[in-house]
Formats: sequence, C-alpha cells, structure tokens
Amino acid sequence: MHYQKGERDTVRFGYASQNLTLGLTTGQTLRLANLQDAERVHALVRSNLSALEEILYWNAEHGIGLFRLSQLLIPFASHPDFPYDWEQEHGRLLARAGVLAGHLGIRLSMHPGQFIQPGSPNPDVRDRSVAELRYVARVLSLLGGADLVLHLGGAFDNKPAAIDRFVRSLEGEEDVLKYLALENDERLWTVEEVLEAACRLRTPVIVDTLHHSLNPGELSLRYALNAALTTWRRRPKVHLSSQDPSKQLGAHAWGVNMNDFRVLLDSIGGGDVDVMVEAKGKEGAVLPLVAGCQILPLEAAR
DNA sequence: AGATGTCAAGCGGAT
DNA sequence: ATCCGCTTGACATCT
Repeated sequence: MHYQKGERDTVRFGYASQNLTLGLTTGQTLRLANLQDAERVHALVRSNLSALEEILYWNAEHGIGLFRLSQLLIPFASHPDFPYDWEQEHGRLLARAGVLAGHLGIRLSMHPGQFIQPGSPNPDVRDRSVAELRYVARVLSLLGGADLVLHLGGAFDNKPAAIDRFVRSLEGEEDVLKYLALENDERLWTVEEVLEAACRLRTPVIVDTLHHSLNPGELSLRYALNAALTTWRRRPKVHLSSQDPSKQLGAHAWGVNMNDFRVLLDSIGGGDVDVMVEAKGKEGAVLPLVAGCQILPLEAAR
C-alpha cells in the first residue's frame, strides 16, 4: 500500500471523481429544472454514496490511498431551491461512508470548480461561493474527509485587491478553513502568490506540478515544493499530472509520464507525501505508479 | 438508436 | 464584442 521512500517515508496515490473500471461516478447529477423532484434527488445522492463505498473498497484492494469526491456528490446542495434538508436526510449514510474510508485508511477530498470565486468584486458571487464552500466543508466533516482544495480564482486586474477580498471572504469561516488547502493554477496564481494568501489564512498549500511548469513565477519546482510542504500540519499533499502532447497546454494526459513523477519525487526529497493524480485515465493512471513504486530502488526516489 | 446542443454559477484570454 | 476553455453528466430535441 505504501511506497517506501526511506525507512519511514511513504507515498500514497489517488484520483478524482470516478472509477472507469467499475464504471461508477460520485458525481451523478440532474438539471436544475428537475430539482423539485425530491424523491429523485434523494435517489441520486444515495446512488452517489453507494458508488463511493464501492470505489473505496476497490481502491483499498488496489493500494490506492486517496480519493477526491465529485463536488456534485449532493448536486445543488447550496442552491436555495434544494428541496430538503440534505444533512438530516443523508447524514447517517455520509457518516457510514466516512467510517468505511477511515477503516480502509483512505483520505477524502473535494475540489470545487471555476464558479467558486471568494475573491470576486461581486458580493453575490462571493456569497454564493462561501455558501458552496460551507456545503463542501459540512460534507467533509460528516465523512471525516481531509481536504477542501481550491484555486484563488480571478485576479480582476488587481491581484493584491483580489487576494484581500479572497482572504476577507474566508476569514472567520472556521468550518471551511479547517479543511481548506490552496492550489496554484496554470495561468494566474503562482505558488509564491498562493503561499502569501495561504499564510494569511493559515491554511496549507498544494503544488500542482503541471500548473507550476506552465506558471512557475520565480520559483524552481524544488523550492516551491519545499515551501509548500512546510505549510502542512497534517500529512502533505501535492497534485501530479502530465501534459497531453496532442492538446493545448494544460490539458491532462491519459496517464502520468514517469519522468514527471521522478522529477516530483526528486524535488520533494524525503518525508511522507500524498500524490493526487489528475489524469483522464483516472485509476488506470494511478495503478502503474502504485506498482512501479514497489519495485523502484530507493535511490530512484531520492 | 444515435447525434447534437444546452444546462446555475465566473473567470481570463484569444479572436 | 463575442466566443472558448476549464470538467462532466443529464436530458430535450433532433435525425
């Protein structure tokens, strides 16, 4: 299950949202026009949670220690038209899945997408964003999850002002901050800038290797990783993905280029780390890493 | 049956 | 000024 980097150092791997082998997703959703059908929403959420449990078992059997839930686990949960009290109705099943993940030793996370903009100059956008983040934090709490991963979002032609708004929107949101981890992106926010925002919110930083290679700012990968790893008071996490050579810059490849992985391990040096793999092939991109790690000589990890 | 376009939400960037 | 990408599935409408 754990790759031995050194006497005590381990690396774990994970993937996001769905398992292609099982043909299961934790992100079945529906259109807003159908949201008033409470029975249907209820069945959908139960289906997503059932898929989660099956995926957790599969992951444990295949030595995979991380899984990212789809943000759509409970679709439209933070929307004002959501038809019932989802925490009341699904709390017990969420807790059950959380106990299972705990037993299997699998770290759970969620990663809300592009519409979540706590740094927006538009107060309505900020409010909706915070509402969605509270939903994610609540789900993670019920599941015993670990990480709410977020980008800084837009820059609005004034990066310091955007960071100020971002920080002010989340200051005091203790339930969110407990899980929050901030990630660099491929165009706007470098690791160095994310470190600044994270420092102000006292929250850890995730380095995404592909994003960093496209938007490194002044920092080497080694420096960026070492700075980010020190921000973690729980087990640190990084994101790993490779460029799809046939697509535009930033597009994820089906699998992970082994050289990208070696560069990552080499840049990290020692210590435990969790690696979230972002690849079109999902679990199929992770399995070779799990297998490869078991036969790599120790020197290759350093 | 299969193919296509649109759906809650917001940005930045290309054109 | 308008469209596209991020990511993915649902589903209405068409062929």
